[in-house]
Amino acid sequence: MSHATIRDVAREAEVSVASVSRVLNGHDNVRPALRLKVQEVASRLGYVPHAGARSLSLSRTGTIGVVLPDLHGEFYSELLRGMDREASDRGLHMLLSVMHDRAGGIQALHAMRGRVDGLVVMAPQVDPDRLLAHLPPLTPTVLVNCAPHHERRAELRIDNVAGAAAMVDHLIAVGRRRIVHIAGPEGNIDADERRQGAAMAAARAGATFRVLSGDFREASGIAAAATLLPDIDGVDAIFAANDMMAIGAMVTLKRAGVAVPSQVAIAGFDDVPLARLVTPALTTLGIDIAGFGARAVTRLIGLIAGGDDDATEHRAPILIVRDTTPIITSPNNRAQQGEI
Amino acid sequence: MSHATIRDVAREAEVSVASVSRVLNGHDNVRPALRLKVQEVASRLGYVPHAGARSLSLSRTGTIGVVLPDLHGEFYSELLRGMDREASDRGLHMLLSVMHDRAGGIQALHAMRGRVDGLVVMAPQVDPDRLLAHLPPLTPTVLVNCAPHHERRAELRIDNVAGAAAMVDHLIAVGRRRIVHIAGPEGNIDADERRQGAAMAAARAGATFRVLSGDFREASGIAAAATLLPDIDGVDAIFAANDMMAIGAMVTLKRAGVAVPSQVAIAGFDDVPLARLVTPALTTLGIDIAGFGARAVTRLIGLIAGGDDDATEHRAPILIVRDTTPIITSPNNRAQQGEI
DNA sequence: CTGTTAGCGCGTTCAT
DNA sequence: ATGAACGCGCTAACAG
Repeated sequence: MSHATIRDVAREAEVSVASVSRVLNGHDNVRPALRLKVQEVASRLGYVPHAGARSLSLSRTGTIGVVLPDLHGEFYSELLRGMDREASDRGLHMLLSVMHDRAGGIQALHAMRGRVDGLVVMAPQVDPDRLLAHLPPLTPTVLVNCAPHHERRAELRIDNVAGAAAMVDHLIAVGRRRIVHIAGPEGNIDADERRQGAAMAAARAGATFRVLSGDFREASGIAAAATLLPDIDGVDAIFAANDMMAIGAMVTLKRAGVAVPSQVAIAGFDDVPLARLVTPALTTLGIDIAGFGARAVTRLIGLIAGGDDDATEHRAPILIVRDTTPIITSPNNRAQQGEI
Repeated sequence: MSHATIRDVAREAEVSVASVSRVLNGHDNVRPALRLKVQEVASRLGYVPHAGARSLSLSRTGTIGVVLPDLHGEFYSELLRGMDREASDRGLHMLLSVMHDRAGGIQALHAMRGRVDGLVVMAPQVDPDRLLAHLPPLTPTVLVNCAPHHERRAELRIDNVAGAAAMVDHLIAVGRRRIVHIAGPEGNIDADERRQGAAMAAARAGATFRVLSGDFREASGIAAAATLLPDIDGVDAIFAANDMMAIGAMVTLKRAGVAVPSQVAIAGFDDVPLARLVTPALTTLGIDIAGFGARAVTRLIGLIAGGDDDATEHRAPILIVRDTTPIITSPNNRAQQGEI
């Protein structure tokens, strides 16, 4: 025996399918007796509407598609958690799709057709023009952390510039004046924006600002710190473009006998789980990842509802998550500040 | 202008919808010229079949439903990663649903009707009879880590009892005799089985065994360790029911100046990626989480295909993944062992 | 208030 | 090899 359909319910309750539909969708134009009868039969038969058929006739699926570049690590579980929270609060389901690097990843987008009411796409690794070309043309879509492009689209990004600037402002506020930035790989949008924000804040305050190159890996943080060691007295703060490089730098300095963070403060970016477990805990920048995911969904829901989304880029604020940097107030330092 | 349908393609190519359908589904009973024409028009119109309509007529959705109790932490991202790997290899999509604790969580199951071809349900926190009663009767389903029940069903479980016992045996083998277990939430089947396996092994060896309550979150590990601090000399090993609580305990003890793991060994359960990054690396129990998820999906696919699944419980073995616990051989400890 | 009926978009007989 | 017509299960517009 197959699943009960709306017809089975109608027959059993001796009414029309239309009435059953009305009852089940909570329309109020039904006689109470009929309503009761239908409800009784429906629950007795264990009737559950067929979502596929329903969506075909409503042309609404009650599902949003989420396209992610990967699922590795806590970032994605947090992101999904936030998205799910918002989606399920609004009675929406989530169809998850990972855009694997291998060829044809793009077609994951096509497969969403007829399955979802809207899309949240996070694809920092995909050529933006190619991505946009393959996006379902009529499906509301929110782009998350995608590379810059030329279309006007609803978009959500992390505010790297403001975050990095806030960190440098902070370092300066606690008395650091000779700042080294370990940058991420050239051409990476996040890395470039972070360097730019940091440089801007340093320039604004008239602090010494030097940039070393890195590649987001711990090893490059180690290498950069090694470069600094001979002249470490000329440095009182290192701000790396991500946590792993910061940790690499921290380990290297500590091993060389440099006092961290009193002599040289170290700050990172991302707030990876490891950041608070190293000693001293890493001062870093983080976003509320789950909140970020929830916000993407909220915006998508607005788009689906046809609200007046401004179809432009929103930037999620970044906050200083943890601060283990002591304030420098020694006469020596005051003198240095006076030099400026 | 709306999305192109099969009719648009048919009209434009001057053939019938049946022929378009045949071409697009790779049937071979079509004249090459017609095939070419249809393909040309389809791609020119950017035609993509409507998955909803397709599934209604095929009564196959090409989607599997994944119901999870939570998304917090790396365990779930790994599990999802494994499931996704297997599902996308088989051309299946994943509909993700979190069974929140709040009322109506059960109805997440109903909502899957007509959306999926099969279900992977992980629900360690739900009353099994209630769960089974609400499972879609005709939908192939693989139960993952659900509480014991009386139906014969395809099921996948982690062998918590044997794993926990193995860990306690190990701690005892390296000379620890006064063991504290930080348990997971009461009523959670995983938590209960782990506690039970640990208690059994401790009793068998005649070791001191004390249980503190926790809830699988890091904070509860911190709290439990704080409780122990005043009398930490009476403890030489802490075995937490999961890694996050173990890490919380580790951080707390280290911060209080307790030597970890020489004075107090700490062990966890799950082997989350973070476990090997803390210092010292966490001794823990693990399964190949992604592999576990993949296996659940593989089995579900077999069920959907109507293969001869044995509709019974499979248990994934658990291994001690990493061991940083030094062996205690001091006279002091020998004396203690001699006391028994 | 209630029933009848026409789609939603597609795959698939059954004819031809 | 091709086309016409039906049905998948449901909602909504239209009659009554």
